[in-house]
Amino acid sequence: MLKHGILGLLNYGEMTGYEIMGTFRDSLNFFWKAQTSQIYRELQVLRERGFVEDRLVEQTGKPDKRIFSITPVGREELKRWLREEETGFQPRSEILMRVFFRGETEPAENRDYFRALQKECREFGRNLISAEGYVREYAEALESEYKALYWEMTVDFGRRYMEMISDWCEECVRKLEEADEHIGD
Amino acid sequence: MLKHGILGLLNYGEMTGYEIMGTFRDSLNFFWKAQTSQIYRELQVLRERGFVEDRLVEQTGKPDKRIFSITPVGREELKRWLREEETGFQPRSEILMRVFFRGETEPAENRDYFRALQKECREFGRNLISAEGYVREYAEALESEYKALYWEMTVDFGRRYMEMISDWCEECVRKLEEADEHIGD
DNA sequence: TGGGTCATGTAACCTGTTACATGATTAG
DNA sequence: CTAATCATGTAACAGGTTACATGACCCA
Repeated sequence: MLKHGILGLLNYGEMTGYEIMGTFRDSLNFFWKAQTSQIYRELQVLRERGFVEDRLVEQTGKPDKRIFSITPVGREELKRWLREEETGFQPRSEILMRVFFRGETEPAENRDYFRALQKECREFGRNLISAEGYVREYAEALESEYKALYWEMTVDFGRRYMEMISDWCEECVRKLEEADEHIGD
Repeated sequence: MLKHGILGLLNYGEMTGYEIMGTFRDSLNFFWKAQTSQIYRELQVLRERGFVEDRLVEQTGKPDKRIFSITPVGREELKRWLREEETGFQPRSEILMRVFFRGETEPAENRDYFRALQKECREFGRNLISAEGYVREYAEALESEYKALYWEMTVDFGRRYMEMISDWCEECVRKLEEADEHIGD
């Protein structure tokens, strides 16, 4: 998957591994984290497969750099991937794995767990809302408003997702309190 | 992570690898898929670490089986994991990765993409609603209503999540149509 | 006679994580 | 003086996926 993320970014313009890392951090980070070590490794694989090309640029005062660009074959691969059947709409969830087995710990402790989670999600959601403004600005500065639209969609997803979890946490706390009242039924 | 899922199941009672696989399929499957190959491998690791024990049961007419049970150390580990700081509330998302780069394909195609995704999520959501009834039945048959509560919560999460994506898809289609009207602005 | 259930696993592979290593320049 | 930025990677490990292998019994 990271391979296609890298191809997607290189499709916007040529970049070094370091710049790819930075762009990942600034825009895709909330739904996909990329380590430099993995980026450099995947770039090698992409080059072997002919999806990207690179050239070395010597610099003074800074380390030399290797600038990568997407090839026509790489662009084909990117499109193929975009048209692949969607399978990832049921993501693996660590939260749910933990909640499922929460019968093992005390209701009071679990109530705290949900409250803490809710707090984190709300905070994160607020950060995303400010990110939405940032995306819009960025899009205007850039010429490509059409492409920024999709970035906006991902941020909107994040916002809705955090809101959903927050509501769900509330319902979970409610369920726990209800169960508490019926002890011994 | 799968290790703790297995520990969680064995905490309900002793099981073979095959039964663990079945239980996974019937209850955790929508947020975590487990291959048999991985289950058997993780069981070996858990045994090496002293978190589970096994005994061999010979059978006639069927293959012999190896029944696993959780040890006190394993139970401790399960609790430790449940109390770990929650980090997984921003899951990696394949959907968002694809949407982010969708500027590369045509708006009309992308509109179809969102509609198809919405349809899938709605269908899946309906299946989860019927699953909710199934969980409640199962819980009554089982003595442990308290533990079933957490199962119910995970199903409720799934239902809300599917609804959220469905709403989001609608908003995305709306955004695309709006952008279509402003071509050339 | 063909597919499903019970029941076990191995091997190779792919992807992501953690830890480490280097080294100059520049801004506070 | 110290921390951040630029810029590159390697090595080992952890976790998940795909493909393969075996074999009997039971039901339609």
